[in-house]
Amino acid sequence: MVPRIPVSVDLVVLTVREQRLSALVWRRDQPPHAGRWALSGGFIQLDEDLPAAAARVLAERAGLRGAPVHLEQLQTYGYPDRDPRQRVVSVAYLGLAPDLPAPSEAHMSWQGVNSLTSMAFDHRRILLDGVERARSKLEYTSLGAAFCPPEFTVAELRRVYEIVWNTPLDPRNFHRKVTGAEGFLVPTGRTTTRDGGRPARLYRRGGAELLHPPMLRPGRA
Amino acid sequence: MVPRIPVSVDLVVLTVREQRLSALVWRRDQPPHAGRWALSGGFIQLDEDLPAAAARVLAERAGLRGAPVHLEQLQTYGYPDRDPRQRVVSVAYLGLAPDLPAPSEAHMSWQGVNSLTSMAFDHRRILLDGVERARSKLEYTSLGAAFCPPEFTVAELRRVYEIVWNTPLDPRNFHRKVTGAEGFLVPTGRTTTRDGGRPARLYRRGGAELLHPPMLRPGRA
DNA sequence: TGAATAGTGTCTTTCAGACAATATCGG
DNA sequence: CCGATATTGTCTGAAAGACACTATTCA
Repeated sequence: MVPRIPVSVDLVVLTVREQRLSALVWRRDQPPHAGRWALSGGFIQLDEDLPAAAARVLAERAGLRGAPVHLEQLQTYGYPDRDPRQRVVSVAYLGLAPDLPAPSEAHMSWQGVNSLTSMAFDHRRILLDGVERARSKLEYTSLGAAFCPPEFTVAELRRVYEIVWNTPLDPRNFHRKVTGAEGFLVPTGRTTTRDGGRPARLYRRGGAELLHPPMLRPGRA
Repeated sequence: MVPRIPVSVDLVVLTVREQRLSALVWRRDQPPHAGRWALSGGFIQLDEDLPAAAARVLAERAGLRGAPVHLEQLQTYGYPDRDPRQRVVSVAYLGLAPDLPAPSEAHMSWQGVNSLTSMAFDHRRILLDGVERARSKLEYTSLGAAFCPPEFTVAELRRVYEIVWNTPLDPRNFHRKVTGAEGFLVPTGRTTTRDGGRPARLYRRGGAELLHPPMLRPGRA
């Protein structure tokens, strides 16, 4: 009577490393789509909440147990032939991670999103939807800091924006905007010279989730 | 091995009528939650795409066959005990409709969202998520016109914004903003006096999806 | 003519964009 | 001191907020 369908969770985990926006993927060695890159995913269990399933996949399949990854639901993909073996409905989650040590799962790797042109199933579409979500969230939330280590400089945060948006930003205007935004950055009182030059103040993420007014991407008039 | 789960589509269909933001609901007469308001929904069929299932539910269950309703995926709800009878994963869709004639399904009705305090299952949460999505989309897209008839005046569009946002807007500044936005409104050349006073120009929706720069809700500093 | 609503214009403030100038480190 | 990067400041233009004024209908 009521069709029952396997429901999976697929993760678009993004990070900024080596001057590239990169996604956590693995290379399939079995058909279908053997040899193509795939997002990590897994079927949800009968007694498992969706966010719990996403966290479990992140830990068990993606190899990022305990890592400070911001996870949010992205979108659900369900057209009937997206997996040729059987119908699967996939709830995609977007994860934003700082530049982490290599994942504990040996088959996982970080790949620049621009190089991921050939992916299994509809994972390319899901990945691009996740990238666009991340790009737009940087405009009106403080989630850019999710790509940074616990303590970071304004310049490091700016480089995150520049790489995710793929556009240069004026360092002085960016500094004014993020330090002026209520609750975005909390100064730690410490400084670092890891980027050379004059010591830069270190900040932690503030409590504010929203950036108001937003910082719009340049060149979209 | 792989758990199979019934997947449903639930619709948050919103409209602006009688000076209220209203949702399309029906009153349950069977347990569980007998007597409470519920969103219209239905299980997806094995060969059915998710948008197709949403359109089918809109036509068959909600009684809005052929109506000009903007449908977009909202979010997926899947915690295990959201339906006490069996586990169901629900993909919620948000629908934005103009003030339509009464739905053909007799048991459906429009209810102001503020009066829907007691709903079945987690439908109150889903409804509120849909309302918030609609509120924020009015900021940066031209979707406000989805609440209007095919031809409408600037004042009618403004009243949509005022009711959805529940805040008064300055008529002159609003007029400047929406008529100045590239591709938002297309003048038809005709006018109407249905609101009294000086004849107002009639517009149709333009092709632009995005409103740039966005029109932010007042009072969220 | 007057009430009602539509539409235009003006002033002010906020804020982004462009860019000069100063500050503070390592070497 | 010099090169590098951080931080502050200044000027300008775009656009929002507040509000005066004119335009065009119907009764």
